[in-house]
Amino acid sequence: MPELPEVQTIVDDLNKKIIGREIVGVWFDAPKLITLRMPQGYGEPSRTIKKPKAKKLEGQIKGLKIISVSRRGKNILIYLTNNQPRIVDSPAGESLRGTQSTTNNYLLLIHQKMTGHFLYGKWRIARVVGRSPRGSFGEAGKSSVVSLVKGPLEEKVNNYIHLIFYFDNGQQLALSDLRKFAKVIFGPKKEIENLPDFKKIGPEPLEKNFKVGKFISLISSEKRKIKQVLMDQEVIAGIGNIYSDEILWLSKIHPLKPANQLKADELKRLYSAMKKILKKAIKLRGTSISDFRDTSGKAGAYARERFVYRKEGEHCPRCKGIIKRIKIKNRSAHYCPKCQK
DNA sequence: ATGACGTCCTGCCTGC
DNA sequence: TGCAGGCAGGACGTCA
Repeated sequence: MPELPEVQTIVDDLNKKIIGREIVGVWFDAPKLITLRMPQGYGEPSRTIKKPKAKKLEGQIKGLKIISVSRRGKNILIYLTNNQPRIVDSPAGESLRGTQSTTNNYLLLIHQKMTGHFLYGKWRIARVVGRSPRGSFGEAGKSSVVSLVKGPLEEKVNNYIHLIFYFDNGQQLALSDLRKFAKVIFGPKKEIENLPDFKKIGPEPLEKNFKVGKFISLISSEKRKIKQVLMDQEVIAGIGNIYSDEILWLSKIHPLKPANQLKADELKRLYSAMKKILKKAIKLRGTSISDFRDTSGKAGAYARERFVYRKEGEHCPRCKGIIKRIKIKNRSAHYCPKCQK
């Protein structure tokens, strides 16, 4: 499941691959994943369209150019524009280079949830009629099987591609998502940035100005279990199940400990462990326990260096205790009962 | 404010 | 062998 380091890996890849590209087409077979925010116009208020038709999305996004890709928590942000620098005649008759004053900036926000990931390459859409192994097709008993034409991907066929953006260079950006949990929202930049769910995301743990004092004030006011607090996106952005386990192990803190009972030295340890683990995981291009892949389809390397996550019954790499798995809010937590107090 | 649980989805694992 | 049932998991919604 992509957390901050995995999302950062994707974002870094995309910045190398898709900046300046123009979108020339869109395909998708899972409208449920997509929300379209239509801009205001001619006295009409902006409106939200859930499960849009492909043509509707394409009508809004076709012709836009990608200007930047960034990340907010676990969300991927792809900024687009249709602003073309153009020659404007000034009253004095001389030519000035400038852009139109109207807002033409758009934002494509993607949350990959658990099994979503972007792949850059080329695919062809093969429509087949029939039954899936579980007999469940989204629409009218038909399914779209997307198979790879060529590219650096390890998979020959990817049955889980549900959204493709076509670029002006013939390449494509595809969203593969086994469980169809991913969420994609497209609309005018300002409106997307002002969505309540987006605005309430907590501070970025790796921002330079996110100092230990700020971290302590956020954490120590919470009486929930520390594991839950670390995973709460409104408290701190980007930490999920894998890295909260890893961070707690490194700081020798028990996942069930109420956050407001942590002592000053524990909070400091937690803060530096958080930075250390996240930075290390980014360096290793994320964790591929289940099916995370970078945009070339390659697995991340953090998994083989991990300390406790999904290591129930194995020896603790620090004290040789036996790693235990417990449930917190229906999520599994892994920790060493011997050295995490 | 907090917790407990349901929802989405499907490959994989277990048990009969 | 084959099938049914349960599980995992992020974020959100609902209800207590």
